[in-house]
Amino acid sequence: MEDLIKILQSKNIHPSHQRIKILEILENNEDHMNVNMIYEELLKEIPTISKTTVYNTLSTFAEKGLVHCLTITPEEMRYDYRAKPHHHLLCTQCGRIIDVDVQCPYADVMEIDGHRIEEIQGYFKGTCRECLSHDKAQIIK
Amino acid sequence: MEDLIKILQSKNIHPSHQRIKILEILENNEDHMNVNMIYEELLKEIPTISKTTVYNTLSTFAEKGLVHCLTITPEEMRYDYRAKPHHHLLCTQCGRIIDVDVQCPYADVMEIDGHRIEEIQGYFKGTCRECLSHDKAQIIK
DNA sequence: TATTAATTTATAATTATTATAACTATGGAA
DNA sequence: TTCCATAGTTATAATAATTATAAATTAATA
Repeated sequence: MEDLIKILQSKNIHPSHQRIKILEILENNEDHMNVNMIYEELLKEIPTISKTTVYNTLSTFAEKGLVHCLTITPEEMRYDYRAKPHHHLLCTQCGRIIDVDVQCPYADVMEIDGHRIEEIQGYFKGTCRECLSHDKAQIIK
Repeated sequence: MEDLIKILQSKNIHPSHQRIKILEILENNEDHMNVNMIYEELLKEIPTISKTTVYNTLSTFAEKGLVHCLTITPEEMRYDYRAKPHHHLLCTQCGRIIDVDVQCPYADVMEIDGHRIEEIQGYFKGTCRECLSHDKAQIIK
């Protein structure tokens, strides 16, 4: 709790009750939640929470660099709360978004072809390890 | 025209008038159009075209591998019509999506951490060359 | 305390996309 | 040719994520 407040303050975000709770959810839950997932979690603790607040807060968090916005699913924005930059795999079978810790040769590149690079996102699409092994089990059956 | 029909047929897509025209637009216009851009272009030639047809056609094209779907802009899907795989830069200043032909070390990787990889998309965000030089010109003024 | 600013909420508006069903064109089979 | 099945197109409505707006609440400050 104290930690969460400190994190917010270190990013110049005023630690309101709602913002603390949202940060807590990001810390405790699996990564890559969308607004609705966060909203549903929040309802358990703040039944009066408004979805607009979730949107506002996440956009503040993104501006201040506390979360990263992922557009890997076409439907809606996903939010990534993890310090170290990494890439992502979308499993087209189960829909999960999985961290992929491949080393990226452009991770520290500031410039390509004269363009200034501020962010890199690598999106892989395919079938995750778990789905593959289920598939194999199916075939054997 | 004949060529367009052959392209569609080679992908097992029945070459209807609308589909030929949509493919023509993809060939002649700058890459990375969204549905609306394609729809507006189409209206000039087929005033009765329906936006649903554009959606249907593009999703068919994507299924058959004739276009690639980009989610680099959070608002809407962009369609990439180009043979060679490549990555993209979104300029946060002018909004353009620019092809980035960096060589990707994972281009031919079929598997990472046990996951099967079928597609890779690299999204860079930053400021494009042109915007940077405009900025510089501004400062000098 | 009074006042101002920041934050949250409720609500409506916007917009991309999908679903549905009717309509049209096409290509055989009778 | 006529009938029928199918694919393709269109018009329309529905869905859902996001943003805009304004009112209400909370916190901060003089």
